[in-house]
Amino acid sequence: MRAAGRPLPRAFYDRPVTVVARGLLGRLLVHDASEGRLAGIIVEVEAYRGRDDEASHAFRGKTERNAVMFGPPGFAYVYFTYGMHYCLNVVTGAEGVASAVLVRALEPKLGLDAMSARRGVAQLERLARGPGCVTQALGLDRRLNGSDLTRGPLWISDRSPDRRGHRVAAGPRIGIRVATERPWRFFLAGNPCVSGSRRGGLSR
DNA sequence: GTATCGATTAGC
DNA sequence: CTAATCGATACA
Repeated sequence: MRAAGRPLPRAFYDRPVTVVARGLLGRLLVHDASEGRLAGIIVEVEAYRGRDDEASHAFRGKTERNAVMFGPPGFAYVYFTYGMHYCLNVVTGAEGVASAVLVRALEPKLGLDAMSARRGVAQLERLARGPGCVTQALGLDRRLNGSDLTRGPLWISDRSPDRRGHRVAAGPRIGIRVATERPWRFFLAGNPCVSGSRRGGLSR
């Protein structure tokens, strides 16, 4: 197996949220957990653009819950939702900007057996498809909120992104979407396209 | 204080 | 389509 690389530097995250979002696609997300290294390639992300984004937790200003979003870039914002799921965000932009990228899906790469055990699912394509599944597969919860992505145990590799047309078996769920734009703007293999395939849309 | 809903998921 | 399940938020 090739080396996993080193954590991306702070400067990577200190850029506009959609730029960081695109830069995250194809990168290896790593959690060095008690059972060993769990990791997967990021194949779907969603950008939340600061306090003007009405779909963002930051829209109504800083609270105890979303405080990490308002902090410096390169930290994990992990929140609990629907009484049972955690979601992982990567904070971007300067302190006070409150932008973040939600990690929506991974292509599992390392620690597959441990991920299957955590998920209670064996099928590879169901291990980390969906933001709640990503955190469950990697073993992330509120304890990782505020974690520094440049220092581990949760980090993203500086290795060249995997730009080979990776696919999650269910289809082309690879891309960025910006929550307040509909139809969502996706980038497949680096090429902009449009999709409206998922239900929902704006959060309110 | 109570009511509503959610950056979701699994199952029917 | 709905239940699960609880924290954040809206409102009286």
